Amino acid sequence: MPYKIVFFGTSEFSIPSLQALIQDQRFEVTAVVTKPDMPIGRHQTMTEPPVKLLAKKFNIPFFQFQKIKTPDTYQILSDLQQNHDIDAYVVVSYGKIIPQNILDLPKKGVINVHGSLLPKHRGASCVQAAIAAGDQQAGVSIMLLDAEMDHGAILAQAETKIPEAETGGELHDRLAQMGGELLTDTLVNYFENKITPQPQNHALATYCKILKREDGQIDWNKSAKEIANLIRAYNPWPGTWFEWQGKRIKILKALAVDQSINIQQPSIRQLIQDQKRLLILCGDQNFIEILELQPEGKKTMSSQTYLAGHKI
RNA sequence: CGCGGGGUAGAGCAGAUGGCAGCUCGCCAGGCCCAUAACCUGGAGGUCGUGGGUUCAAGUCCCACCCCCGCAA
Repeated sequence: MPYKIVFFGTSEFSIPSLQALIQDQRFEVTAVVTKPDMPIGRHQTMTEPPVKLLAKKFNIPFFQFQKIKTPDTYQILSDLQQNHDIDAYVVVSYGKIIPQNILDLPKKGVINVHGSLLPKHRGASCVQAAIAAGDQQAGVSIMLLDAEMDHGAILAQAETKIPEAETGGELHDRLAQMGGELLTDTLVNYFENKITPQPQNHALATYCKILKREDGQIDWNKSAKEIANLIRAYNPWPGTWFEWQGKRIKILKALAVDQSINIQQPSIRQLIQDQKRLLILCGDQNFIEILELQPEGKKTMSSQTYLAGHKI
């Protein structure tokens, strides 16, 4: 008898985990819960979440609750529990807070895949937070869900080195994959009581908030190193940008320059051209060299290309 | 029809009031130098997004359409 799972997830990060569960004979994904379709993109076209598309592909019944903290929602999930005797919920990047009365439904509890080495980087933007903080290591944690955010006892973790130039998007994809790989065996071991959940050391916890576009605005008073990490972390979401002559310029790729550069009267937050390099002075008197950028209304381009058409 | 910017040489940009299509980079050929993302000389490369319209004359003015992008979500 396979373990019966209800999967809660929405974004791309959820996909490898859901896929791992579907393909593993030891599990049966009885149902999927995902967020409602959202109008997305420049033309506000209604778009189905990736998890919904995967559920449809494998003919798994799915629910898209508008609100989850309602009696109706509870009733539906409660009925599901009655009819199918669900073993556990698996929550991966669902995007909504699940109330306690629903968390209490499945027999063996609720398991969450989180993209950081808990207790570090609790919260919604854990992957970006790791790179922005200049961490050498990142990882995934599989944990029990409790009432507080990313607070539950840990069942398993996997670590990985963050390469020098890795972007948030790249790390995100790797961690999603790692999460899926670690999930299935961990679940089975947990169900068979081979794992003792380890409480987190809450004193060491750090938190990150959900990111919005505005969070990508560069504060040039920070150090070049911090800014370079932020640019790397926030690529591709939410992106980093600054105002230049009334327009936004996104920065997609940049380096903190460690050598000293001879420039007369450099001023902070101004674009500076040195030879064929595009530089900006940061708060710690070091420079950021912009390698790839995107002016508002334009496609992305290299700094050399930008300089070919813009006099500074 | 949520708001806005834009499509001109391989790339990035200029092209008031319509009047021979230009700049920077790249590319090709040659030169120079111990050497260079250096410099010098010469050269190729454009149906100006598409289709109509106005005009002696349209990249430029009018209309329609296609495509790209920023914001917002």
